[in-house]
Amino acid sequence: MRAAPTILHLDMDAFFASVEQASKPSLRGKAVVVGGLGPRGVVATASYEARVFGVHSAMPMGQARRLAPHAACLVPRFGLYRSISEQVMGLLRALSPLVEPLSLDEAFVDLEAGGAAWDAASARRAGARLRASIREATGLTGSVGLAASKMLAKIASEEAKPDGLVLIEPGTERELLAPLPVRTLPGVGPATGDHLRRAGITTVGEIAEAGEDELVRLVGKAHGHGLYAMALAHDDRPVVAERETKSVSVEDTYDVDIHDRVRVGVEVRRLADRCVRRLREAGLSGRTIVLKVRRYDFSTLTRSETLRGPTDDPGVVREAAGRLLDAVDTTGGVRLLGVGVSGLADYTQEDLFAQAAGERAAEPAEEPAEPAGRRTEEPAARRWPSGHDLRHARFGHGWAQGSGLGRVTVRFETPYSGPGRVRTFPVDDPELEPAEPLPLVPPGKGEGEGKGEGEAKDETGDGPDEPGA
DNA sequence: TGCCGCCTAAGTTAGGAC
DNA sequence: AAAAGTCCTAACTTAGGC
Repeated sequence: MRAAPTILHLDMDAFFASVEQASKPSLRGKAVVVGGLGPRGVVATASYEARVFGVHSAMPMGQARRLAPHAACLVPRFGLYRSISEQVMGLLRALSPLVEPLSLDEAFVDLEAGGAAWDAASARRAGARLRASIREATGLTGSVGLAASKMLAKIASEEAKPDGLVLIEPGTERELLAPLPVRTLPGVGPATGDHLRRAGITTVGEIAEAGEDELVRLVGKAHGHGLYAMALAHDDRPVVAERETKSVSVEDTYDVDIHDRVRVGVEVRRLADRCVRRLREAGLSGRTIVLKVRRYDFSTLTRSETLRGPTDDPGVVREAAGRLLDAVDTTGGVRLLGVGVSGLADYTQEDLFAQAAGERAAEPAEEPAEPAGRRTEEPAARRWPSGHDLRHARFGHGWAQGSGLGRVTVRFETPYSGPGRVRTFPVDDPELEPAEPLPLVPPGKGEGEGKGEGEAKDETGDGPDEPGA
């Protein structure tokens, strides 16, 4: 662990929900819940207004609706979140080449490596400038933690939330850590937390007191050594910019359990094709095929098979997944199916002979992945997904608030307007068309980026100035 | 032929994170 | 009561090479 607090952790505040609020003025200051809307959906992000009612991520959407009946529930728009995330990551890379994204809304930055900071004072200045530039470029707030290690920087940003900055002064790490619950430490989830509690350990300080041997005895070797080190604030993990993908997988939870064995087979093939598509897009191939099944009672199992060589062939993956499925009892129905590939290799790779031989043996008559011309009529919910942007020839830009019974309700507003008013149209109104999300901040401000063709101008009286970062 | 010890790969589950 | 989707690591077991 270095001496100076020059590792930065950024965590955007209630990211998905905040983006939706920035994008839809009528939702600002309101309870907003982003997540799956189906009967088995869960919450991805709740706005702070919704959290007041006890709504939090990973909660079943039904429960969230019960807790906050007035909340706006929206499906995630990952494309939009990704584009904003890229803007933010760009600002981080302006500070240092060593940026490690953890997700769309979180990242570590090694400020020292980029020369952006060398001590507490310069780190604090860099963090404050970063928060300002993020706000300027995106209109969103993010919280910053600064410390001498990843773990502490992350704890600091948690402390800083929402919309704050916390720097952990070197020398204060141990005392700061001691009173915190064990769940604060990375790697301590519900199971390990319970385990430790049964052993009478509830705080980080008690982990340190218990001693390394005791920890290893309680939670195993690797975990024990790791936790003990963390409790003592020993954390050497470097910020790593690029990490190699180790596996690619797709899975689906179905709205109702699937009982029909034939249908299960069809779904597994579909998933295999989707998985392979992603594999190929990434230029990868892999040796190990994994089938995942979650049954009606939520019991979950995986079965895997390793091929003689890496493949990215849809037929081969389908066959393997199908064989694995043959050995699984699905009596009673399944709620989730998944297909994954691991043991990855670069696409251009090795033992093509063994691979070809394996393919011939496994699947003599390979059928191509069916392009499927299944283009029937589109239901309203497909055409106007709730929360998505659209444009009306006369009324302009808005978003679908809901649809049903052949009508769609539209709220006309943009990120730069005030709260807009609502109108209802037939779903097949020729004056309606889908639209791209507008940038959250009028173009011409933050570093380039910004999709959609919003017109700049207009109120929002932020001064015109240079983003200095 | 049987057994031993060491190592690796494969297969599965559990737990964790966002 | 209801529980997504993706990815990662560790632990343990079994099987096989030498």
